[in-house]
Amino acid sequence: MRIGEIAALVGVTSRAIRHYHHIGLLPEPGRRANGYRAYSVRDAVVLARIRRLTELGLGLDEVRDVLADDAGRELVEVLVELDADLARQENEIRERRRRLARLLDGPVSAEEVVSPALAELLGTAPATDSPMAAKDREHLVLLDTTGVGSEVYAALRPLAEDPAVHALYERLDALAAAPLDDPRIVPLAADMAAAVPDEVLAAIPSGGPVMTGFGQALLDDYAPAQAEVVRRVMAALAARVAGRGTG
Amino acid sequence: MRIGEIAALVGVTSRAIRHYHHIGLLPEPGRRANGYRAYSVRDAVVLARIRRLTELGLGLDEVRDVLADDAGRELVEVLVELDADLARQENEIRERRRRLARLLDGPVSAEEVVSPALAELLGTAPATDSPMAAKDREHLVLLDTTGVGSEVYAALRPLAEDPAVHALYERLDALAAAPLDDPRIVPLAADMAAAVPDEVLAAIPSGGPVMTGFGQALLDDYAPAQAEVVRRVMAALAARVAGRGTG
DNA sequence: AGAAACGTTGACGCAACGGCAGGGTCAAGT
DNA sequence: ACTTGACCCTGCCGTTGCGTCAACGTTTCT
Repeated sequence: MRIGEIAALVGVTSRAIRHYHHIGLLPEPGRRANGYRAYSVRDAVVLARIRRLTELGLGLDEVRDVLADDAGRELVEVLVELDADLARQENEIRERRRRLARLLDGPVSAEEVVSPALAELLGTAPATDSPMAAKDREHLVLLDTTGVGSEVYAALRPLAEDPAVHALYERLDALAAAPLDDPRIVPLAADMAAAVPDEVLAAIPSGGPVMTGFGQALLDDYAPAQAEVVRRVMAALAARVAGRGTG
Repeated sequence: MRIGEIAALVGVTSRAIRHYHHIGLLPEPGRRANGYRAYSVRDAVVLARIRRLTELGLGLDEVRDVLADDAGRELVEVLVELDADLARQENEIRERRRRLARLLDGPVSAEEVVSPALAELLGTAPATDSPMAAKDREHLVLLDTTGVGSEVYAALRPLAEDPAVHALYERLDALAAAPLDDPRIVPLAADMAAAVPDEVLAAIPSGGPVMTGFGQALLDDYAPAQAEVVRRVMAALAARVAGRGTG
């Protein structure tokens, strides 16, 4: 048989067969005078074995191992391991499909591909055109992705609907073009720090090199006066944590 | 933030981030004086979006498409398509696990990774040390892989337990070193052809270039006298088919 | 001052082939 | 005799999503 014939017989492509030769999975058969590979029935039998094993999901090197030792011992091991692997994959896929179903269930936007808990929290917050509120929502989405956020949603729920919080956002918005010595900075920082519940404060990872860099980047993200407010808020919160730690 | 910081924050590797830069999925941020990349919170938000989408199973170019158009329209399309794809994969995996379970259920050997129908047929055949019978079993396994065999198993079942068939194998074995003019060749061919049931004859794919090459390889697989028997059997069967075709 | 732990670009490796380039070979038709 | 079409050959690049060096500069801690 030529390569195309054995390929059609067994149901694989000639290209795959040459690949098996290349990696030493299937020995190269003899050649005819014209250089064509000349396959025997035995080659077809081996190739069929390879095909059945790969169709089960075995990798080519696993197939090689199985074909190598004549006994069926190793085969059982490999198959059991393979089944465990397939079971894992199946669970992964199911999990993804569950999340997909939840996403497609409600309204979908690019930003709302988040955990259901955060999706609900963002849903309860009233629509606003405050740039600072929008920024905060982005930060929440960010925290959600890192897995940090999931514990603070409950504590944040009452804040989302609180008109007082809305007012804080508006006061922060108003500082967009303010100078660094604006008199509204200090009291706003105090009010904002006071609005942060203890539960949220406790859940925020306080230290570490990562948070250092993140904190700096966070400040860079705001206008100068607004950044000053954020800085003071963070300082006040840090003081609260320290005070409780020693008190 | 430096690359390691944003990576730890979002939960991906720095290498992955550089990869995203390389393929244009995530824009390169500005650099510090020392050449380090300087990331902002906005970068982290985008990166987190990328991570969530890839975790759902989207490819990187699909992620790029989704991030490209601001509306969530395309996202829904992609997600629906993705879900269909995942469903397909899930079914594939389930099918493979079903076959695996069937295999691991009974005794497993490297050759017995075959369809359950053939496995049963091979099981009913009595153990024999006839080389020709072993060869025939290999050929059956080969046919099973190609999908041709599944229709003839029922017709072959009675033959598997027939002592007369066993005698035929032994007569063929006896010709291993016989000359081409051995007087046992002609009557053996006649008896073997007579033993092939009509149902099997009808199910064998008669023509085509593939079977031509296979037939030649099949003959090469036997000793000269045995090949002569096989040749005569095939000729007799072909005559039977032709006779019925015209009669 | 030296080491550890970051950062930079660049390139190869992976699984299982598909596809193409740039040839040679063979049987059949014109 | 010539051409067409269907094969065959070797060899190399592309795929996906990064991991893993290599070889080097920077920052930081001790």
